[in-house]
Amino acid sequence: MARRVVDVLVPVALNQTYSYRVPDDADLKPGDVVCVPLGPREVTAVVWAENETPDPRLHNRLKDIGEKLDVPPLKPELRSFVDWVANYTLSARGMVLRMTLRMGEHLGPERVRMGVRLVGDPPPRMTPARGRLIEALSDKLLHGKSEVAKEAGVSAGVIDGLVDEGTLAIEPMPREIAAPSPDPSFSAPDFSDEQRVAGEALKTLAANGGFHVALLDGVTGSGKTEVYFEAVAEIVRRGQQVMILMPEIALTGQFLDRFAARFGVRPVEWHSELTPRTRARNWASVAAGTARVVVGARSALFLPYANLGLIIVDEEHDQAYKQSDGAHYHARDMAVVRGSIAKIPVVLCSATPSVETEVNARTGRYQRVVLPSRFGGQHMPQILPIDLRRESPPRDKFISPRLAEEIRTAVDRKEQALLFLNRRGYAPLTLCRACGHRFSCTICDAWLVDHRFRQKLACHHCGFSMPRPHVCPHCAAAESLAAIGPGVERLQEEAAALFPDARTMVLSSDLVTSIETMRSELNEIAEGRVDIIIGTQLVAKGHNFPRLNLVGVVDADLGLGNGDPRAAERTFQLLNQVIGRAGRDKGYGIGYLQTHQPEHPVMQALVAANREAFYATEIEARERAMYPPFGRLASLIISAGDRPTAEGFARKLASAAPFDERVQVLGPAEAPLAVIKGRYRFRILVKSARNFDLSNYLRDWVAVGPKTKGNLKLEIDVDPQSFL
DNA sequence: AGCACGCCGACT
DNA sequence: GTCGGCGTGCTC
Repeated sequence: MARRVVDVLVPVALNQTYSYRVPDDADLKPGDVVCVPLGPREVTAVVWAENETPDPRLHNRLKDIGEKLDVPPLKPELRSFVDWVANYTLSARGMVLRMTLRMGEHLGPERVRMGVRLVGDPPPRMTPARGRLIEALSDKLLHGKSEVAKEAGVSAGVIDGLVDEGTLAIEPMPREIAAPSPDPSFSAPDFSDEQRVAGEALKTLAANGGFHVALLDGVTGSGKTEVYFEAVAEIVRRGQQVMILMPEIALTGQFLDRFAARFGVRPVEWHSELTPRTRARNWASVAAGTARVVVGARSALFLPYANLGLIIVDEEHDQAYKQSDGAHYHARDMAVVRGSIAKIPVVLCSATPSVETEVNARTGRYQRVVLPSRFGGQHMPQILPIDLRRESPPRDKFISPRLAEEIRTAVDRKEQALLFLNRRGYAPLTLCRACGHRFSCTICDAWLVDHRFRQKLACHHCGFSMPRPHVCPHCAAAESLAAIGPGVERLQEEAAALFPDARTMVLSSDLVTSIETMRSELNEIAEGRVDIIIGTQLVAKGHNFPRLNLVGVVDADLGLGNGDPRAAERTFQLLNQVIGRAGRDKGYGIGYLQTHQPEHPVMQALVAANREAFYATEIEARERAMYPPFGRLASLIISAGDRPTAEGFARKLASAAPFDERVQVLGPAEAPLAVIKGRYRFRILVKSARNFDLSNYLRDWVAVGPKTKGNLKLEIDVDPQSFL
């Protein structure tokens, strides 16, 4: 008798499912998580569909499904989402599935933890350590062994000693109780009228359910978080789950504390630095539905929620939502897709919405919920330009006299100042004054960045680094090397020289070793133990420094130079966000923009605090050029170990593009960063009309195009965010 | 994505 | 004579 066969999606780079035989006694249905043999190994995979008519050619090759894992089946909603994302981004379905399973790899029985309880009389021989331990256990309850040892400041040996004496007993700890549920009524928020109205609107949206997108549009400091907590509370009351997405770096302790202040407990976290154990536990509690609110970076999008009722995307405009290796997806857009598949509301939050979202709000596709002013009657920071053409800093310095003066005043007033420069390291370029030799990466088309703190010249594209030499390798001149241009480290040197009495701190992603150390550094600043903060865009995100009232943008033009269609938008958002750090508590924040082009629309809009002017200009420009959201874009990056191979393939591919009057194929052209990690790169840009199935077009194209072989790589990015 | 298979250079 | 480099191709 022919055995039952099902199609299984395996987490490898495959788009198709594989068929497996079902052992007679196995009760399997689509969505079940199973182990299957795949080639020489065993993988965790998911039953995707019944297969009534297995391919006869496979009959003698079909293998049996292994064990079924003891986790809830993936819901149809998540399976459709996986299919949808794979189809849209042109990535293998197996690789998208991997994103939902990767986290669960360490599933397994929980390690049984041991606990200690006070059960007998004190020992005849008392010591200070024994005393502290007995004191810590005096409640006669079961305590975790390692926790209580730490609490009492004793080693585990002291516990074992007292167990032998009969004073203490070791018992297995009962299974970890599920993460306590957030209490929607733990504390009532103290809202302004504006906040109350917005909160009610979001609460209604949550209560109504169904797919619906809202933009919570509020200036920095308007209390957006507490307002969307109202929608979270509503969903928690209904017994459903909430997913809150954040740019990874914004997942600060401060956010978790604010959540705890409102709901009594911290939410379940999901980000790259969880330990495998915590990761598995959190994955399981999301799948079981006991994790009621999950706060996570973009990968939280793929978790197997048991009963998802609401998605919130905080800082929706943030570029960090775009995943750029593996599957190229934009977490904000995919969040909207997931909401539409699950038929639940989605709330996007920003003070400076992406142009795409702003247009959707203007056309009424998204409901706009506005918080027009800062909480507590605080004013928005005033923004003033400093025209570097007239007020230039001293030679080889980057802080103009006026900005220096303002910093002096702030420091004298015991307030903090933030110098913002979106450039890591000491100097972006090093050259030899004698012969003009420039230090560039041997395998990338990029300068080596001087990192003085680490005593290295480093490439930001491939990770190559070398010690900073004392002699020019080209002309052998000694002590001839000059640092050109500023980085945050150099800025700190300048600030320290100008204000020798001030305490400075550099915050830059390359100096951050872990989320934990970053959280503690941010706390140090918040507690006022730093006077001048010098930071890259790391400081722009989601942290509140109560004593910060002055922000100086050292090079406001930095993001505008390259011919990127999103340059203006990004600069506007970033500078808005950075300057928004100022005056959150005192209400008299001020921001200075050092710029060579004060007449640029972005600078004008910032200085005039005229957000509307910025969007009007930008939306019009996008519409004229048929850029998103008025048209669609995809970028094809072709790379190979040598230039002719890459270029030859790119040309063949471009000429194989199927004709369609709704599509424009631009290029190939050498990519803006022509060589990275020794690979030569060419780019083809594809523009299409707005209502056009670009993914499908690209799939057809690639199918008829030349086959990739050797070390030639073709990367397809639908809706690219960066053009490098 | 893994992992094996397979075909050419420096070693016990 | 073998160990091992990583290019090519398959996994129900």
